[in-house]
Amino acid sequence: MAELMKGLKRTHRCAELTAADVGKTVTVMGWVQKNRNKGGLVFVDVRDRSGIIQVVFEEGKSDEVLIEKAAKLRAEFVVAVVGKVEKRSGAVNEHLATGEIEIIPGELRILAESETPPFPVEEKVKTKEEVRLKYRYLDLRRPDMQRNLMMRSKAATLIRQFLANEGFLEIETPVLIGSTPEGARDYLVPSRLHQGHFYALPQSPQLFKQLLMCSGCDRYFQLARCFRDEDLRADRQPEFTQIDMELSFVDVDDVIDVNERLMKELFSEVLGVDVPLPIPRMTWQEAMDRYGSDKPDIRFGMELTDVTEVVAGSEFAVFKGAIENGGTVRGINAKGQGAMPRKKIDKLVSFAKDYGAKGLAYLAVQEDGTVKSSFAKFMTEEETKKLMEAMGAENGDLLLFAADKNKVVWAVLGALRLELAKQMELLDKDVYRFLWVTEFPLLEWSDEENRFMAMHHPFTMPMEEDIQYIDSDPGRVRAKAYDIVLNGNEIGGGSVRIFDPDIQSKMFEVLGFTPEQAKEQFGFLLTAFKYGVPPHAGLAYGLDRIIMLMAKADSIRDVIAFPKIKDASDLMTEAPTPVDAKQLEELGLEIAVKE
RNA sequence: GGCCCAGUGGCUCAGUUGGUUAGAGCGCCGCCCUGUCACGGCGGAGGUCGAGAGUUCGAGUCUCUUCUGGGUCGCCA
Repeated sequence: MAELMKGLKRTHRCAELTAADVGKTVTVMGWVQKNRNKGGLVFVDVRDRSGIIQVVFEEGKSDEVLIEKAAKLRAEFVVAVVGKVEKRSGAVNEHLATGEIEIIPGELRILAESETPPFPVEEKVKTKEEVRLKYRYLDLRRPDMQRNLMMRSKAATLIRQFLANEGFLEIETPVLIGSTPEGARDYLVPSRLHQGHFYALPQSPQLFKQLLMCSGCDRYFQLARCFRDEDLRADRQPEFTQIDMELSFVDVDDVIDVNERLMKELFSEVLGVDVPLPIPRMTWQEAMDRYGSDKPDIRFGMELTDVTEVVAGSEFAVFKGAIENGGTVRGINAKGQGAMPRKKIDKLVSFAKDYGAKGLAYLAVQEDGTVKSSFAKFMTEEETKKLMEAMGAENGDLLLFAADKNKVVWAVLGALRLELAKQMELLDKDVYRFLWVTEFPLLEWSDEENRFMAMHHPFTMPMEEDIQYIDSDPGRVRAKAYDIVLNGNEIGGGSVRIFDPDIQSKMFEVLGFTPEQAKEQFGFLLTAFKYGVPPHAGLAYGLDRIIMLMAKADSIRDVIAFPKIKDASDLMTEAPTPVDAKQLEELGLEIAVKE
């Protein structure tokens, strides 16, 4: 039934046609969006990635056989239409880019028929993601998904052009590499030729890009596929794409400079959004103190206030206990939320508990100035007044306090601040606020491992003025590490790398590596450093996250053509799948089935 | 591993305190229609209410288990 394309050549995409093409004979090819049969007069909308064009089959103007054929067209049939572009004789459709024109066909070929699709191929589809992902190729035909893919492609092209102009070389690094146990869980690939040995898929090209600096490449970049075998989130996929870069003979400011200009160019060209430079910078400490987060969303205020001093004398056991245990008391002021019903406040309390809080103290200032509070009864009037003053409380405000170790207080209030902003509709997706967060701690204590762990990775350079504390007070050492944050999302991060062998051995020592372990895992890098390593620094972006924000999508899956679902499987291909016994045998593997 | 949300024709949903034969819109099929573009008119088909067990005279509705998908905490150097 399907006809051949033979002898036809597409001249235009559907929506590339304009009134300027009136009178031309054109050939378009695409999918049938809609067939409106008036009886003897058939309107067919043909769609391709550019948009829609209307084709009109009319008695007298088109052959009768052609009209009969057109009447048989169903949604998602693939057709080729040869015809003449004309001004519409009927009403203009103002909702359509091609609304002034239509094609009067001389030839119609059905290149492929289609079964009725399981869900409509149209813009604002409400279909469950489960169904969309099973038929992803159909889902991707929808205009909003096409726009996302086109935006992603445009962004990738611009990034390549920009970095090439800045003297970066695009270099590919291997995907089959050795496993390194620090960091995220690796995806492993068994080796056939070395049974019992495994490759790992890269979590990032970190070591290779540093080696490329040793190779004299000077400036490297790559749109690199990375893999992490960790649980998924709305903004986390097991395989994702980094814009990965590394530069020689630079320090923090040089990396920031080129990347600020990259972001400015990208947002200007793709979205028409101006990113004012310089992008503001904030130290990690300031970010935590003001926002309770190392990736603050600075589109709105509601900053944290440290009221430890203010409540220090109070008899409220929760505050008192937290302070005695070396913690702090901090609060946020949700402006105008003082009338929040008790039920809703209770929900915030349980929300806070998810983040490790033992509770959440609140104080709601009513419009008449009276106070409803979970703890005011434990404080004197004077103390309450001082606390409200410190929080800048006005009538109608809701104050929320967490009292605990700093880490918990930050996590709770940081999350609460975002949750309230969501409820109060303070988050405007059209606004893009960038921020550099700098001077991260070099090390982070791990209770689980009972040792310090690298907050970034073991090759991150400490700040010169803090190196003196590396033995006496490792937690105090700040790193030459920086993250770039957009609207509360970490979209990239990087650091200046250690290139001094003494500092590197010191770092391994602090992390609890024996010299032998360090050599075993990173020997090739350490050896490379013996032969003339340039000072270098780098940064890597999560491309998918950037595109998600640019596309104003709620999930990273909406900007990845073929994403995985929550359990890391693929609903369409059903990967991962079992393999047959022969494959396992060749690899020297046996499956131990878990009960 | 924990917590939360959802699952009813192809799609999106409604379904009351448990009570006749489970409804709607879109889509689909047939017939009609010469300016539609959310086309219109008439007629029609299509449902193990995710699955299993339980309570009950009676379960889409209540209970438990389980499956599927989503969000999130942990995790993600």
